[in-house]
Amino acid sequence: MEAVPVGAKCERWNPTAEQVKVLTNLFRSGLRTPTTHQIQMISAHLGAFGKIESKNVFYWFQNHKARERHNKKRRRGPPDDDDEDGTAAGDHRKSRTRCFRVGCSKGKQEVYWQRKEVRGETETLELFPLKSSISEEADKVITVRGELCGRRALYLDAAGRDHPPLDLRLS
Amino acid sequence: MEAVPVGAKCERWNPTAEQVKVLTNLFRSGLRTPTTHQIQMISAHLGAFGKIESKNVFYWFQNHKARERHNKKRRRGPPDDDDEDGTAAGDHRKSRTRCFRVGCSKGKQEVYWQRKEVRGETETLELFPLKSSISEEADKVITVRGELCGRRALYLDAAGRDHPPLDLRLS
DNA sequence: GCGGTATGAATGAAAG
DNA sequence: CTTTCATTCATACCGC
Repeated sequence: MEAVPVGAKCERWNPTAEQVKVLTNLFRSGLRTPTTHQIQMISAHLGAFGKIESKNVFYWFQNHKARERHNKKRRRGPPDDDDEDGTAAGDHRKSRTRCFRVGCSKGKQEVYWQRKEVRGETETLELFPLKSSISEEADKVITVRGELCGRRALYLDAAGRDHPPLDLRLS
Repeated sequence: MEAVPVGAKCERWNPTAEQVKVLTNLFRSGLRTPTTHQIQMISAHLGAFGKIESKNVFYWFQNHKARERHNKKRRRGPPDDDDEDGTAAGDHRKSRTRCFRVGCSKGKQEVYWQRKEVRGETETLELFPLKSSISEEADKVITVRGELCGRRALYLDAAGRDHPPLDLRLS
């Protein structure tokens, strides 16, 4: 079973199911940024389930909050629902670039990431000759230019055989 | 042989040769941490080769970068793992509103926080029924009330099986 | 069929 | 708080 303490190593804190449950419940109850005292109490309480330090609690809330914040992207539908890419269609006027969500069906994954382009500089570089060994695609030079260019719809159908040059702009 | 997506399972993303090639080229071109937009574009582009999600691209870069770095680290042959860092964590208990932090990244370090409760208001709410699936703990309602209450010592021994209700006061 | 190996995914820890 | 790093976990794939 899962009884195997996978994280046998004493290094990284490996929360037990109970600890996670408690933390989760606390979080769901609205606790976002516990105070020092709260952290200490929670930590002490959770200590009954296993080794734990206050900093673990602190980090847990930070991570959970951050990840949850971006997970609200889309509903956690079945894996069948291929792409979620909801950000693309809409007009984003947020100053920060953020996003993401998760998606498998197995139940526990929260992926989040966001990377904001910090530089206005734009460096254009040519990239990899995209050669498809399957369809024997002719060599194509793809220009990688970071930062949204949105000039053309880069979205291709899964069945699409033709792939327009990836246009990215390295920021 | 590999002409077909071996991993027919919808489980883990199984990148095709083309996808890997594109990603690799992008990486080799200097792309380390793609922005959200870049990820989306790449993902969309790679979608032409097969099912793929943005998070796959995200993870790919994360892993690739980490792996590359890890391999580089393998330079020294001798088991020179004696890293005695006498970092005396300076205990700066500033009366800041909040904080923590420590010293180095490698090795043990102390994390301090001091968060000030900014509101005098106290909202009491009941929290999660603490149920231990392992020890079959009876349902317990824990009252979460932020802000130090310190009425009782919540500190439990690691061996302690009994955990008093967490008493917190949400501020 | 079972091992090891490569790598996708998850998350704790920490830096910015 | 946001973003990245590092470590670990899980799984596909390959060889025996």
